Amino acid sequence: MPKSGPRQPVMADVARLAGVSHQTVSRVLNGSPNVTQATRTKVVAAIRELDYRPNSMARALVTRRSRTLGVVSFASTLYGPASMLDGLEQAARSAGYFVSVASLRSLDPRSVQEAVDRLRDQGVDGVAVIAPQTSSAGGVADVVSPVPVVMVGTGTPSAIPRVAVDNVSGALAATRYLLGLGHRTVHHVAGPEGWLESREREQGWRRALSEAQAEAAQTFSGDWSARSGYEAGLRIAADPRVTAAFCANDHMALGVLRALHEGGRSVPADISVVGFDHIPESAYLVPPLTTVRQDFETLGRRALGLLVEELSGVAHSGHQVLIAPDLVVRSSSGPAPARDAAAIGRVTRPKASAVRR
Amino acid sequence: MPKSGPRQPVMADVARLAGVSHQTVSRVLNGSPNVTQATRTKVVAAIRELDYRPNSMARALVTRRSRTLGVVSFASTLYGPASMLDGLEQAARSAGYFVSVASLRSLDPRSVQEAVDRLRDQGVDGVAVIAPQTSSAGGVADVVSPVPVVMVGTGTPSAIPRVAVDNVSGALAATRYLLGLGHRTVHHVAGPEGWLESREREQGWRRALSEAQAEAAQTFSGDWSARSGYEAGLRIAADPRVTAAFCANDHMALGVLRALHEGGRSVPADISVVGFDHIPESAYLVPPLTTVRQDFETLGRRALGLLVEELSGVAHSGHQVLIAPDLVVRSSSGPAPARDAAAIGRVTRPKASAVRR
DNA sequence: CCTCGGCATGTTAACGTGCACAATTATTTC
DNA sequence: GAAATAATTGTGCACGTTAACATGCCGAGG
Repeated sequence: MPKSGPRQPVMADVARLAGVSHQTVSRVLNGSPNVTQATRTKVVAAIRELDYRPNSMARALVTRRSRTLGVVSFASTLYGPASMLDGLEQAARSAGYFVSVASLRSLDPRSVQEAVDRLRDQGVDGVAVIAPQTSSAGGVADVVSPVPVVMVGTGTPSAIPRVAVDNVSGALAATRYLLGLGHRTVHHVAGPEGWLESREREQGWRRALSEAQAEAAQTFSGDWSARSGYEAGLRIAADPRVTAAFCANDHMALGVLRALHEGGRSVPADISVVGFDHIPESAYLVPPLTTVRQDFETLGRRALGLLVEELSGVAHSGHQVLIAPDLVVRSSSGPAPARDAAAIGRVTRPKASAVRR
Repeated sequence: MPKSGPRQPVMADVARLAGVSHQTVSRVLNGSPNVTQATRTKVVAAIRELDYRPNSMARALVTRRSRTLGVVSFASTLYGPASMLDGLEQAARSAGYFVSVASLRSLDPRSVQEAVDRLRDQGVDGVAVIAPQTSSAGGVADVVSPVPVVMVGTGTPSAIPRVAVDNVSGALAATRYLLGLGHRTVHHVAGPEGWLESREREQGWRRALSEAQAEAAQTFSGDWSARSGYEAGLRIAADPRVTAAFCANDHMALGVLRALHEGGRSVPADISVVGFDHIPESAYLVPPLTTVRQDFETLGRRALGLLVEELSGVAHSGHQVLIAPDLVVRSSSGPAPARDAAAIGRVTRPKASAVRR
């Protein structure tokens, strides 16, 4: 417990010790070129001796830059959001920024606006929003903010810059892959309404079905949780026509796997299951889960890049970055069951292009 | 034609509009009792009209309080740390604090110190460290900081206040429960060395064995990942003497389940498996996992309480809070196999006290 | 020889707020 | 009714930093 002993040294203390003016100390700290090597050395020595740390509040007050970025996140205990936050923090640190978080409990636009305002009150230079846009209410799209805002992970194309995983192409790849295995059609366990991820993944799935002129298949709707996947899985297990299921995330796929197991349906012999997210444990489910992998690290890095670019004055409104996910094939998916023998003949299982881990 | 738009309003602007001095505005903002209702109304009206927001930097500069707390976190994509961060953020917000994060890539004391320094440079009022203490190197114990520090989630009793889950009692309960089911002994899949959670959970397991005078059993060591659990599981499956395994976290338990399934060992008929963490999907594994649940929300709340108390001047050094976890019984655990029939006779399955969800 | 220009350094003035104290006004007391 | 007292409001100043401008120094060029 530090007593209220000698107060923290300030710039003037350093200046006095080094025998210069406080402004010279400031110049050294900010790397001004117009400082003699000799005085620079003296100043650095004084700084080290006193263990001087610049006061970031005072600096922020005068420069009007806090070097702090705000991150608004939703459901941050989920794998995806947590990974994005982590990626963002890594990138921010190496760019010399601090990161301040504000998590939301609810998705309505009002609470998003509140979170942004809260961060703004704290004086952040920019805000990254890791939150799905509610398709109905507009969500982040019309957040007003005096500081730059970028959306991370998802979001509709809009005036707000964004870095997003290409959910459509991921879902497209997963569904095409299943159709390529000879399945007549692919059923879908969708995410909750209001999440853009849900909509986009469903959209990719639909596109794959229609381009292959496959039968329209039923959609089950969940809320991302293993529980909801389980419930969808019970209904899938009861429907003998289902041979392939594409789930909007891995946790729901996990629940589906469990329900199929209970229902006596074998995976992949009877039903193929594919997830989305590539959570770390997906490789160790029973059976190991075929899924779509997203690179959250580059996501964070790109988002930060956009934000920094934005607040460097380069007002690139409407800049959009899409990051393509890739399919990781494991043993939860395989050829369509034998009764669909006609189809199996024309199957080419994409072994070479698949990543197995 | 204002080239750079109208700048943010400041206190003086509000004062001018309301016809008072800036100090009166300040008083209204800080809820000083010595302000007439009439002038208070005028000031509030002016604030709303201008949409005035106090500048937190200026305020922090003069009060020497930033109303920001730093959180140092490690492996924040894991369920436990992510939940603690979330709990902490919730609590901080409702107490009027901002939260700034600094995540670590490595566990060595130097990088912990770096993270704390980084937050300190930013001007946080206090720091919460969500990081396991490396048993060998001392870890957080000897972090020096001019601001209050609390440890969250774990940590050895020390001069630094801490709020922790009682890992020992959780492991003790889990192991006692398995022994009570008639298992001669319980094997353990431990977490990585250097994590205090690992050590404490192992310690609770050992205590339960010794108090029941059970046979000493082998320990397998993992790194929290499903992969490492899988590897331990392969060895467990190969050893016919194992009838019960207590895993130091749910993800490793997940890997163990998978390995047992592959190895043709049935759960719980042949082997009972118990995890630790109560991750959301634990209820939907095959079979549903018996596990130890921790309440991260109260953890965060208590940690914040301690921190706030600390920086209110109440210098309660050495304050320690332990939060007891509870056992959630599901179908991955059951009576010892029949060949251990002698034991089964004296089993009393603790149905009443168990929570099933 | 004087001046001009570039460079190194010092001096002063903000940035926007809270605190200590002074000034003013309202209220009580004898 | 006047003085003492309390309540309310206003006036500088300080917080620690950077920006803008001023100063002094040294060598080059006319």
